[in-house]
Amino acid sequence: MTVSTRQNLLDIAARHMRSRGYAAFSYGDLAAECGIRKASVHHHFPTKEALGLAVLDAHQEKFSARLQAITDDAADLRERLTAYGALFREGSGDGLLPLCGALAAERDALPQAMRDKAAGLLRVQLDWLTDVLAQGGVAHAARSAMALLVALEGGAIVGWGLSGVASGHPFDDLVAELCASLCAGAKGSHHRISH
Amino acid sequence: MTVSTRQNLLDIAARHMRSRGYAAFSYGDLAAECGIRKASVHHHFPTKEALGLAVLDAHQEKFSARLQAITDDAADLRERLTAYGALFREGSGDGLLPLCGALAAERDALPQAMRDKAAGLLRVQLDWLTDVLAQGGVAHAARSAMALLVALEGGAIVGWGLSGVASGHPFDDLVAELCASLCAGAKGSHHRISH
DNA sequence: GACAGGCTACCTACCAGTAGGTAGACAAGT
DNA sequence: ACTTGTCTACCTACTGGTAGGTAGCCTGTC
Repeated sequence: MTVSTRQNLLDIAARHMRSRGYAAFSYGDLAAECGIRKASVHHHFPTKEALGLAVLDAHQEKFSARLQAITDDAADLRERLTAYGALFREGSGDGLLPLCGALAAERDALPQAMRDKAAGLLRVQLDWLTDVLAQGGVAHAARSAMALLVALEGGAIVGWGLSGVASGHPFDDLVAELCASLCAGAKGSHHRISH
Repeated sequence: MTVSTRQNLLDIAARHMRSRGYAAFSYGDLAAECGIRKASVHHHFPTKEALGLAVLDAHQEKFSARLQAITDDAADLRERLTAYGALFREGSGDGLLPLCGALAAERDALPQAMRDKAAGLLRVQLDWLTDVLAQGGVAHAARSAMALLVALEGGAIVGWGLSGVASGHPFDDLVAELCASLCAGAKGSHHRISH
């Protein structure tokens, strides 16, 4: 009905991966939450690795589309960075970690194919950010892109680790500040940042 | 002999938690690596939660001592921040994630007591950093401390996720830069940061 | 319109392996 | 004698995965 069982499973699995980690959920959990039997989950995703890869693929696809939309809709650097930040932390409101960050934390326990795909996802974001910054006239675009991504991922992790149900993200200011400073510096070779 | 079995188990468990995650290693793994039987691991740590808490306690103790040593030995702000950065990423050379960051990623799958202790550990670091920055004359010490911690945790995660066996940490520069900018700003109300 | 064939989505029942955990014996050190 | 550290041997619950089957829905063909 509403949505396909397959899509439902993908959503549930993604949620688990972003709050408990890949190793900490089972086909049994998925089946129970979805209201079907374990074997039926295997019907849709023969192995857990296949499921993990499918989650990453779906995420990749959705994320790329969103990035493209930002590039298309937002003409100005500040606007693009703001939209990116919003997109990035979109799930955090639901208490979810960014998928790549969550997976990175258990990298050595992941199947190789998943490691590679997750790394690829990070690279895509980094490349997109670098392009946006470079087009916006920011010097050292690659380095600044890394700074931004690191702040977002790190902020999500630290905020997530600190807060049981804590207030908003104590690092939102930081990211906003970093964006502002990047925009401010877009036309010169250096710029200010207030503290 | 050499070191106590208990300490050996703690070290092995910490290594697993920082590379695979808490959910992804078992008493069987520990026993095999330590050269004893599973039941003997239970003799030292009756439950997995007790083991996890002991790892966190040991980490806490060691870390606090190191922080105290930095406060004692390094008089100057820049020196202290440099020492902190070095301490923080000390294990990264061995391909390990910071303990708190790694645990944060699977927070919802952890026993409540471990969640709390991990959050406490983060808080300790944040408070220490805030003190150091405030004493160093940095304005908005709390916010800057958060920026630093976020950069370090995020950098570790992103670097870890990106690199199979990649080069050094692509974010080391960023952290050094952030430290430098904080030091530079220590006497004024604002400062420059180069890009 | 009936009917076969194939397909999707699900089921029950099972597998071998492993999870965390327990009970009780033994040997060595004090 | 008591404690400490380890052992063998076991438990129950659950893991990812498989075998084999069923009910319903298309599609084509007569």
